[in-house]
Amino acid sequence: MPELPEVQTVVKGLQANIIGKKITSIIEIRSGTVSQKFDSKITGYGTIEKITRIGKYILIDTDVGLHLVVHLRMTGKLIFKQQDLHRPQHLRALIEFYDNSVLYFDDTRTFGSINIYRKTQKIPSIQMLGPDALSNDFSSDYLWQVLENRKAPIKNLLLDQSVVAGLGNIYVAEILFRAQVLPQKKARHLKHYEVKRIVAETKKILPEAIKHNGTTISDYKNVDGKSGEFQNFLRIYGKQKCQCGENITKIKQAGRSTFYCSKCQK
DNA sequence: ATTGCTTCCTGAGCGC
DNA sequence: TGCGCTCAGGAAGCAA
Repeated sequence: MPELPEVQTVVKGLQANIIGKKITSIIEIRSGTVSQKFDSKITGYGTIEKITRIGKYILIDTDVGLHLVVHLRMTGKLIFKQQDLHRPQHLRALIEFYDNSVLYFDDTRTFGSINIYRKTQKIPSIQMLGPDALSNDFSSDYLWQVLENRKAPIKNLLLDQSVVAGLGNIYVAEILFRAQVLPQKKARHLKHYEVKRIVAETKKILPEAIKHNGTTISDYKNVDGKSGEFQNFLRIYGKQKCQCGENITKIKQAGRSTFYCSKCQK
């Protein structure tokens, strides 16, 4: 389940491997995976210039004014290979380069996508996003004013990409645990110091996870096909016992599993 | 405006 | 061995 740290790790890997490569073709293996979001006729995709991340979106810019916008959703993987040999089982699309190297888009559950836009176009899904969790715009002042009068549980709002971009189920669980806030607590009932802690813990945990190449629970892999290591540092998600000795409670919230410690989180 | 439910999909894990 | 069930979850779409 790629969230901000996993996407950032993929971006790093892409930067190391495909900058400067000329795209010869983009092949869709499973229909619906790739879509061209502009009218004009394609005359080549150009050469990759820049790769960035906004929230959980990967933006691959080319020198002919295109943006390839990739979202991995739950099981999407971008795997770079020097040659197009040994295609993965759930290959949904591939990008071929002039030097015969390839970028595979492998996605078991098929929710991921590659959308291609002109750089001048507005990208609706990205325009909707709130500040990136690692940007200075995601501050405790910002979050405090967003949460004001909101009745939804704090967890749901942290998962809402229009509130803050980049967080998913795993990191929200870890952030709320470290901030000592119960996930089901209504947003408007949070104290100012709790909001401050949430933001502070977010700014701590995400870079830690990036340092460890993200979290691999089941599917996530970086561009080399390697797993992350941050799963070894999780304290609450998927755990049964808290470090304080208390049993961890597991509930369903908004259709997602939520883990918390009723002793450590208030 | 906000909220919360359903949908998309496949593979793993489980009980029988 | 194999069947059927449940679960995992990001975000869009929709209903209240």
